[in-house]
Amino acid sequence: MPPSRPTLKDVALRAGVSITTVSVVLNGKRQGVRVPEATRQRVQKAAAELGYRPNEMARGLRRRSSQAIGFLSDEVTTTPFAVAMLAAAQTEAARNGFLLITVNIGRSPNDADMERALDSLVQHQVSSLVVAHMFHQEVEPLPGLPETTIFLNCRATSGSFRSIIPSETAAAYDATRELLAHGHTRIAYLGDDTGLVASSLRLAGYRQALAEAGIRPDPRLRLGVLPRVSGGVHGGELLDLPDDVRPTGVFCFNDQVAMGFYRAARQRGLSVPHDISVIGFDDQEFIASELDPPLTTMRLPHAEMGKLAIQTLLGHDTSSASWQPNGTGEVARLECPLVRRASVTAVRPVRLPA
Amino acid sequence: MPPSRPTLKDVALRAGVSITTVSVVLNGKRQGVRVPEATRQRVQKAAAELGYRPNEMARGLRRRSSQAIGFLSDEVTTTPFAVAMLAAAQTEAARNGFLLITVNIGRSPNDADMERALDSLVQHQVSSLVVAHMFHQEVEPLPGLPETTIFLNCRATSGSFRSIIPSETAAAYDATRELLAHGHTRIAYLGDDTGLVASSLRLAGYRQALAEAGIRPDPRLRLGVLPRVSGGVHGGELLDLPDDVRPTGVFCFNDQVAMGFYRAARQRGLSVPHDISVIGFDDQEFIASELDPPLTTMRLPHAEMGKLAIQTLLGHDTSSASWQPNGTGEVARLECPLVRRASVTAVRPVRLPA
DNA sequence: CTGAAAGCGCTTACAG
DNA sequence: CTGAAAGCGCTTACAG
Repeated sequence: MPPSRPTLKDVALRAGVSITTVSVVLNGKRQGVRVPEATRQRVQKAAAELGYRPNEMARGLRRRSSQAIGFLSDEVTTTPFAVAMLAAAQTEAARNGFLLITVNIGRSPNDADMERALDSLVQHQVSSLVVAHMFHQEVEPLPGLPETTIFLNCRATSGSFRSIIPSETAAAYDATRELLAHGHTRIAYLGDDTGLVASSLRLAGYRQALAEAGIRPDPRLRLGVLPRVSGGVHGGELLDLPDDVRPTGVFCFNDQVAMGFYRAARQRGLSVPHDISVIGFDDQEFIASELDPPLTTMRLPHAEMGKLAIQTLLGHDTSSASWQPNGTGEVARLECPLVRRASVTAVRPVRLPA
Repeated sequence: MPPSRPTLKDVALRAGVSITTVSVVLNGKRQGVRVPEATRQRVQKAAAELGYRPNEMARGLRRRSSQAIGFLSDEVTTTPFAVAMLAAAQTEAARNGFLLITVNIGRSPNDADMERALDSLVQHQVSSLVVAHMFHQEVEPLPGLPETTIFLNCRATSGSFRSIIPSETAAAYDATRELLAHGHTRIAYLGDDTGLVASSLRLAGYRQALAEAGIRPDPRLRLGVLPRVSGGVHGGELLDLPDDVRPTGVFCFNDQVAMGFYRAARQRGLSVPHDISVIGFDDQEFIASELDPPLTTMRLPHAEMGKLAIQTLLGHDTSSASWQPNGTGEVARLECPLVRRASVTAVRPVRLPA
């Protein structure tokens, strides 16, 4: 860094006032008492000429809190997936004069890891924290977390914290309705079988949509698979069902599963969407839009979530997020928009037996 | 944060010594002069009992530098691609007691953006900086950057900075050799046509390998396309070349292009690798390993690069990176390992005319 | 309206 | 071997 930056003292000297005045003017403080416009101008001019920037360490020391926000995450920064949360949070923080300090706590953080990460953040006097997770999950807040901590892409299971998560059930409902709207009635759910929170939440939405449409869910049309490409390939067995039960539309747990399912269809000589409509989840970059045909899917609102986290932390008006009670805390569920592409089409008339 | 954390004074009081002594003991300083073991023990015990953590703001103010490293990046945190650099840098920083402050400067940062980002970092007294870019590129360093700044995934075009980049030419050479080793002689390069630095560097490696094998590069076998899936699909026209010039192996600029090329081959009823061998570049997560067949590709050493950046900044021994001169600075080119999967196979005997 | 002074929690000459 | 004191650059009662 440039050897020595100008300080308040330098500005004061140049403007011919005390450092108190400089501080007051530059911070727009001292409410009620007016500093004469002339003085104000002089100070501002001097500061500008010197290129003065406050030393945040000194400021932080004095105020006992820094203009920094701690962003504690599991592998969110490692796996190229939910990074949009991080990016959006960083951008929103910057817009408000805050810096983001990111701390990665590994894939399956134990309490000690968390503790250590928290420690270093506390040492830096971060004013507040966001705890982010890669995959939507439920977490038991670590003791000692400040009440203002925001849980991002995870729901705190105790305490009076605010959590921000995707609106999974509503999204699954919408996805299923999209298939319904195209005339499909035999709709499969290619879910996750690893116990992810999102899985059961989405299942509920799927069922609700079916129920409202007066369709009895067929258990043969529900498969739990690994939430990866291989799982989707495996899910291809849905296609081997007898004609009268075989689904005409499949709602996949995520885009990777959908990618695998495409392959399974292709291997059977079937075409998406003509023989089978497919809808995914995540709108994962480099995948959903690049599949052939491009995949209709539910977009996970990662960016919006990251932004909301910072706005909430900073005390902005976030009432539009319609917070709902979550124990003694609150939770905001953000909408996952339907991204229509080319993998869903109107159901084909049933083939008559030959 | 917990209302008030213990300070040096609290520890001193409890240990019955001065704060000077506490500071000295806890920092392991005062070289030469020995603090008696008994005193040392007492201090350490008191600190532990109180759960003392130094206030980094105070420390930073005093020392005129904080235990934080600024990570300035373009969209590295936005696009889920080179995040491994960020993650590895963060982890390595943490291992050394440093925090990473990430600042995103947008897709095409102008000088003002950079200036502003830099400013906020300077205000926080970051001890040093890494300037990271999403795609390997050449950058003109902003004036006023500390000499210790590390350029990550980009090469500084002036100044005495250290830059860390992938070894593009060597990797392309290796990729081409892999095809050569499988008996291919008609090897195409499906390059990028948007002027990326990596493109010309890789072209050089491709040419060198061919030259060493005594093969005259056929200009019809070199195509420049968009470095995306669509570009790869477009590259399928290589497959329409007459039998005697049509390539039997294709080196693709990146995995996305390879993904598109797979599709082009499939559309023509051709199979990878039986009819055409394909090698990619990047080893992009969710793509390379998930393609059918899984793609042989060159892995971009993002994690190693991020780690090296921090180690270099911290003055660790990085001589194994074999730095080379770069103007008045230095550059480390990191090896891109070949990841063998299933898209390259021995060339088929030439089909005889019917 | 404005400034002198205290103090945030440290580190580091310096003196004893 | 150990401690008193100065000072890093600010903010904020408080006094004038």
